[in-house]
Amino acid sequence: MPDATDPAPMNERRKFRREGEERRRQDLIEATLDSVAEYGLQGASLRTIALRAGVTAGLIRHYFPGKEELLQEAYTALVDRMTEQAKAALVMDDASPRQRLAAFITANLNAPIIDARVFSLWATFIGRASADPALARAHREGYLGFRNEVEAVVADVLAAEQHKPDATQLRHHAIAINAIIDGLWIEGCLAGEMFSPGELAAIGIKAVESELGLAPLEQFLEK
Amino acid sequence: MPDATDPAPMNERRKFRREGEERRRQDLIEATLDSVAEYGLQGASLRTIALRAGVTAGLIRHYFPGKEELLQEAYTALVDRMTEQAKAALVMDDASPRQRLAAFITANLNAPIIDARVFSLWATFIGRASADPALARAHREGYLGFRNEVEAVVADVLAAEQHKPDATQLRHHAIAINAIIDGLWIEGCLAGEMFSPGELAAIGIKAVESELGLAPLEQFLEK
DNA sequence: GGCCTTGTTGTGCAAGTGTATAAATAACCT
DNA sequence: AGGTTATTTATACACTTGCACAACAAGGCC
Repeated sequence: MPDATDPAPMNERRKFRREGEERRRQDLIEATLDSVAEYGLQGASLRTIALRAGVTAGLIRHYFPGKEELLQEAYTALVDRMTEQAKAALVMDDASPRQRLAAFITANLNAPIIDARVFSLWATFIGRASADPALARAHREGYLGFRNEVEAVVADVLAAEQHKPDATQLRHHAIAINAIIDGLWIEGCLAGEMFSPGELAAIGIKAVESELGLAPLEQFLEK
Repeated sequence: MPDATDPAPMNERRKFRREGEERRRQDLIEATLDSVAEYGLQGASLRTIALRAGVTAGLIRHYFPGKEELLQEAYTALVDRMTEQAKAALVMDDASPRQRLAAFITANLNAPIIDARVFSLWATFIGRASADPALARAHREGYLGFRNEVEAVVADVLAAEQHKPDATQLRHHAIAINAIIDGLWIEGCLAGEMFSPGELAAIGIKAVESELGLAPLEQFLEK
């Protein structure tokens, strides 16, 4: 027979805590990215997202005008995080340009940037970019920032090597190097188990140095 | 008052023609790819697809067990078409290995392989590959076929140049070249208007030749 | 403590989803 | 031509979706 002080009343309203606006928005965005990575844009419903964030679906409308805006903010957050991590590898003040370039490549071709979840998100969102101007703009901004960073490092490296490329050559180098990093990134994310640790970075560094016409450094020569 | 031979009766059943099974399946797959490219996996409903194919939604179930199978067959068809087009550029019997490699790169970095719609489809589907084994397998097969082609051409080129790379070096060259092509392909699809015609192919050929340590051919030297 | 604001829940709803199935009809066979 | 088959349409159904809104309660303020 039921206890007089039933500890599990059936029709009790759910308890909750009021979190700050910043925290709730971040949690919801993170839950959105998780849901999209796991179920795709089709399976990421407001109820799924809310469940993952530990709230009920109605709350989302309190912080975002609609689902579309939530997805846009989530994608922007993803792009920001990716480019931020990538560029973080460039802040090595006491290193030679060439070392900085190598570190940049290495950082981009290892965890956490080589990551199946991030790739899945990137592909899912960018697949909609051609039909969604807002997504297209978010991508374009992140991409151009990335390529400008590449171009700046490449210019440093070539300057240190006494090369004097004109603007077109420099641009072409940046485009090619960007392609090498992107292409290897995709291969690593999609088939990470096919490569031994550090292998992708080694391939990338060699390919980039060939592109720039640099002789291999001693420390990377095979012994 | 209504005409006795009313030319527009309201509740008339829709006229239709019986097409062959092969034709109907192909039409439905094409309509699926169109819908996914335009509206994404979320917006590509059976009714949308059927409308585009010129049939009613119920018919889809007559040719496919369910929506999932239709999407899988559509993706397989897409991958097949992409790899087929790419490899078609390799059948030049009377050309030198190096010319064949250059033609391969050129073909992959121009229309119709550089195409926003194809890219959108590729990204949309591959974004689900990590969560859908069937999609992952379709991708893996197409990708490995592509990379094997690359590796074979690279081996031909290096043999003609009297180089003797070991298996690891050959594999690394193939991975790097594959990355260059993929990366430039993405850049071209996403921002085609940023490149002049033939520019991507020129960048790609130069990058690949640098990767392989080949001296530029006269015909490609700047005048 | 009691009140007030507003973050949060819960319910409701119209629209759309994939699937199942009955009814109709185009095309083939003899 | 008439009968048969199976392609195609049309309708029904249970379910999910995004969104709207009313009720509630957590936490700050006096």
